[in-house]
Amino acid sequence: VVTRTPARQHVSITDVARRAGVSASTVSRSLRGNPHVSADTRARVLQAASDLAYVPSPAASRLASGRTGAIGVVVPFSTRWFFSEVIVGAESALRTAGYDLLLYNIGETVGRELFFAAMPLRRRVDAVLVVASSLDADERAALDALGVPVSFVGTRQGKHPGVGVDDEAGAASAVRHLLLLGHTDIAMISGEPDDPIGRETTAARQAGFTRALREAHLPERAGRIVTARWGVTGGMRAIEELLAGARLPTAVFAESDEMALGALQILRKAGLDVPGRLSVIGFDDHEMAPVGDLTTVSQPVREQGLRAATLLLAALDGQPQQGDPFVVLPTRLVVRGTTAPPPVATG
Amino acid sequence: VVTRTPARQHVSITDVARRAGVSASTVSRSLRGNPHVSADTRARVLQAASDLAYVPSPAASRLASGRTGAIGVVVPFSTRWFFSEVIVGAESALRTAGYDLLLYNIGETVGRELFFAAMPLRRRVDAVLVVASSLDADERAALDALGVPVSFVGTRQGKHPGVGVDDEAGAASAVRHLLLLGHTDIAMISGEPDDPIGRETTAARQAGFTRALREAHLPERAGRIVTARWGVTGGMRAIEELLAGARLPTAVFAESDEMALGALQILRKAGLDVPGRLSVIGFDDHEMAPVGDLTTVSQPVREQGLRAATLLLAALDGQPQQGDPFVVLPTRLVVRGTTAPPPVATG
DNA sequence: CTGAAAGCGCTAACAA
DNA sequence: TTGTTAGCGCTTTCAG
Repeated sequence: VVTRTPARQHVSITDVARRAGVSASTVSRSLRGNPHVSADTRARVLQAASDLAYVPSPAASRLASGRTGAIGVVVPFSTRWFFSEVIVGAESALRTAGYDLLLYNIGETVGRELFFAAMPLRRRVDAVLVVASSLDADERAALDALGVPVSFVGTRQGKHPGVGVDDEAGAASAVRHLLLLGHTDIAMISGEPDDPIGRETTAARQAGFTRALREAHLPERAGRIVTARWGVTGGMRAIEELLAGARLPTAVFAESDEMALGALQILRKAGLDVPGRLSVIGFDDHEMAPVGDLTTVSQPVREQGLRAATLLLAALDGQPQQGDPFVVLPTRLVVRGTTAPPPVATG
Repeated sequence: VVTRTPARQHVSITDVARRAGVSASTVSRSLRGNPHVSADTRARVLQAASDLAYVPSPAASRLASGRTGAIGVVVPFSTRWFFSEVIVGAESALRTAGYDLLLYNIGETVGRELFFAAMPLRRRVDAVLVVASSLDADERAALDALGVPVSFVGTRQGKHPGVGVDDEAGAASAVRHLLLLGHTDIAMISGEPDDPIGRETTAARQAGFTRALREAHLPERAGRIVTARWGVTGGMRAIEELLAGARLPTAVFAESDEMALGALQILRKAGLDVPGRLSVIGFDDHEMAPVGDLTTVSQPVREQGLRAATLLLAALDGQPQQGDPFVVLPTRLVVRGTTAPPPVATG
């Protein structure tokens, strides 16, 4: 037997109206900043509302207005540093604008397929922010069917607004840093190309790697790419594969700092001096990068969340998007202690 | 000018009712599993609902029922590994039970005081989950005033249900590990006692440290405690302080893995062999602990979120809480590579 | 087991 | 500028 309090009477808009001596609609208008209210009527209403400690019922206003006042944020794994930073960035923008943040972890909790099949977002959000997920046609269709604005962080999705960095350019800048130090035998360790989460990112960073080497006129074989599952463990596997090979490169570019940190750990265990014997550079500027003293390419993660949320708010405001709606934020090389010239000076 | 679609007509419960040849109330009952519906009526209703791809309006059912179907999760910093793991654990339980998860980051976004003053949770959640925040009397009162069940992760709050680990025992087990290895000069690096986020945790882990030393009959001065701000940077500061001191301990117990990892980094830079010259042990089993090959005390973080959410669901179900509502989960020593006997064998 | 009726508390035309 | 009038789409007594 449920012991629910018998619907404790909240103060309602009519209570406020009565106390202020106006109608409910006037209260509604005053409270929401509708301009068609005289200054002193508004003042009286605000006073009455505050006297009664009135809090509007979101459910009622949602039902009446059709707006939910909530934004869905969809992430693959909210525990990953990158995603949690994006969420925080988005939250700050959304909260300021008065929106609630509904979190959907499709990687871990519900499962991606289930999520797109059930579409739990239906009827409960005014807009959706999708973080770092490459969507297939069906998934995109399911999102579009919601009929609300959608924006993306980290992946370019057709004409939808979005925010990201130039992963290819960032990767190239990492490689150029190594080239400038004199390295000519550089390997990349990277995520697997079929991982639905980082697919586009992986492809772009690999492309940057390859391009930078080509521009330096290095032979193709100078740039090996070893793939493994994304993350620390993947980084460990990948570097082990390199260590097992015949020729050890003098530098390694890791697609992510997590992979770089995993690699560093294995190299340390193997007694290989970094950066004396081998340089390592990562990508992201993860919060733990300083712990490994890792040289890396920094990207503004929180700001991507913030900007993507802002794009959504603009769309909800009815502002037509102009031109390319994809915002590209800059990356920045952060040199720490894991990169140095190769052991034997070359070229 | 807003280009909103003129309230695109969603299929409503009456559409379903018409198609199934029953009343709206029967549809409502059928869809929510109310037992007072005949099997084949229910079947017809479900069929009709599915035919029409009916999705109930949360706003309407919230307004009518008074239940919001959402749970507020309040964390200080959702980007911290610990908190994000708790969130994921909670989400999996909540989602399964059909609740939405409303995320509130009070550390970074709104600010703690603002949060408790404005209480944005009012009228929008059926229950609240508060993670790792020691609340003062006013804050607790503000929460209680919501009139909904509240549960806690990581801090014991009066008679409210909650989940945590025995931090004191966990800390003691870490110290005993060091003692068994033969260490007699052990320092602790820990967060500052006035940090509102980890206050209770810090106190409990310090107590465990002190107790274990006392039980080993070591002189008081054997156990120094150096405090610094929580986190990687704090760990760096704290170990630097120890390094600057006259006598270096042979082992360090860090209150958290973040602090331990920060310390490890400084020790490595200083050229001090770990664990040869100095052992280091942490607490938490952070996802990055393997990267530092860090010996630590593991706690089940995700499960704490899950259990706390489950307690909340039970309360919402009207189940009376019995006995001590605080669930204590076990910790476990995880020995990796940063602990070893002290350089010079002692007593 | 099922239906009718009465709101839940607010917003949004439309008048005044 | 303000009030009146209808709902928004569901749940929930209360009858039958």
